[in-house]
Amino acid sequence: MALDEKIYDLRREKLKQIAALGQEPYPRRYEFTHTVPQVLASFSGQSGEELEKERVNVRAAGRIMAIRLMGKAGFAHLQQGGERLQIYVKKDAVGEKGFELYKLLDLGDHIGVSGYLFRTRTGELTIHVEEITFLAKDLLPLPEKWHGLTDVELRYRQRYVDMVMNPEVREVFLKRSKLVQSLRRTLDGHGYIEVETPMLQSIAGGAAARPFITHHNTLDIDLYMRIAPELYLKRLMVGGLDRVYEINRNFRNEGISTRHNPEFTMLEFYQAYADMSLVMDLTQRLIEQAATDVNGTTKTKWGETEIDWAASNWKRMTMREAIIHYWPEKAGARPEMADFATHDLVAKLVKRFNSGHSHVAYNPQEPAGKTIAALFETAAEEHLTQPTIIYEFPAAISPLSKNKPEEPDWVERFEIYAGQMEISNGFSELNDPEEQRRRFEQQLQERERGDDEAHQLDEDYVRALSYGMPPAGGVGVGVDRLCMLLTNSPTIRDVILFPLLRPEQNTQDAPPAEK
RNA sequence: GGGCGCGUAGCUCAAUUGGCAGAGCAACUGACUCUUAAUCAGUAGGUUGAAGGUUCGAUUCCUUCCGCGCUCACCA
Repeated sequence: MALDEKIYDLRREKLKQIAALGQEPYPRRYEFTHTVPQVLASFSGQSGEELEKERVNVRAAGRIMAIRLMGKAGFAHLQQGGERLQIYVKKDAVGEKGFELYKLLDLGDHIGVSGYLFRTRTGELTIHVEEITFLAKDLLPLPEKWHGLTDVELRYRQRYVDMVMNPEVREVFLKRSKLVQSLRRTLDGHGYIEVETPMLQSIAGGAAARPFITHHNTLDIDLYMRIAPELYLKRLMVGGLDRVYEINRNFRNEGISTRHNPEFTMLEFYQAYADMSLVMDLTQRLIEQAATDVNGTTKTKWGETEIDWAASNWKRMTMREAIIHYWPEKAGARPEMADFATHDLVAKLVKRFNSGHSHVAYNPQEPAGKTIAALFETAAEEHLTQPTIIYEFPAAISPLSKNKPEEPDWVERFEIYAGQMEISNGFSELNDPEEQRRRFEQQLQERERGDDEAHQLDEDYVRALSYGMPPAGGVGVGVDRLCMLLTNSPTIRDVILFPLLRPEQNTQDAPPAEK
């Protein structure tokens, strides 16, 4: 029998003994006067004398994270809300039965206590317990109290244990909640309404990615988990909801990395009668406000460096300017704007770029715009630590954006980069149904060339545009990545409560079945 | 998918050139009415990720597999 099974059985036995003392083994509720953080916040300023003079009675509950027994008295620490409060249990004060109960408690158990506050000889604020109420048993042993849980795999697989042992994990997810609140508040303040659109879609549109496929039994049809809500939100533009947003999950059937989880949270918002530059400004304010709401300042740590989200620190440049600006010295003289003009010139540019150390995969079959985008990512992305807006994207990789009037191969699209990551993407929405159909058809050609991430043709979307969509600007913001940046988390798994892992093979860690 | 690395008690980690698999915490028994990584005395806990190979002998060397991490590719 494995050790933890022995402990499990032993603790079940203790639970029976606890019940024999007249305690409910799984009671329903506990009335408390203070949470642990409230006790600490309210009475940390009071001296021992003050507490003695005017007795403060409290009832509080928490999980036992440390316990010390000394004959006929003992101390323990209760953890709740990420904070710990000491309790002092004396046989004289809790009585024979109360002390029997105390001796049956284990690390990890939940209890409620009532008593009065005092300060110990060393000055620690402590509850002098008069009554213990048993609340729930921890049947499996918690990790070691000093080193805690560090095994990365276990931390993700058993996030509940991770959160008990590592208070900073709790902090990250509290900040994540504040981040999402902030995004909602800003958009609500601008007159946006929040909507929910389908996650099960018969055509996975709105982005270039491989989808998850699922099946509906009654209709007997295959469906896709959505890769983006974009096309549905724009249908709402047609329908007359002039400002909409959605914060929810997207699913992309692609690699897992420190920046990619197969399901991730995206904010998308659309505003009628707006163009790229308007939503660009709004997005910048949205993010600056989120940084302030989450951390109380526009400055956040990012590894060894610091990111400043204040408006004055944002940079803006076009994609072509960024390639020129970050052109590596080893690749010779910087290109000029004219060098991006034709397929042949771009091919030459790649050749020069690859003559330096870097390497951009180049396929002469693909449109020049695609190559330019690859060039940008290789040359510039790693330099973009401070918030930077890159705008004017090639039309070839932007089937849903509106063209620049004077340069039809380029579109009014931008992306926001920070911490070497793309965190946002927006554009002037293409609302000409015939142009949209042509773009979809180009994507179909890409698909036939073997690009299985090329956009699918969505006939109903073209039909919706044919009813007339007002001019509009739209933006997507990667909430997980923004959360990484605002909490200094190097991997996306640290900001997703239950990141996708391969399912567990053995069941050794599972609790034994009921006997 | 490629490359590199890791996997030893519930947890955190040791183990000399290939030579008896160990410690701390957690657990159990006992002592202790102001401790706080409580202390003291004792006890128990292992198919060293799995399978195979080399060897008198494998945690250690080799092969394959499984899992995880880092990284590259992929990811508009």
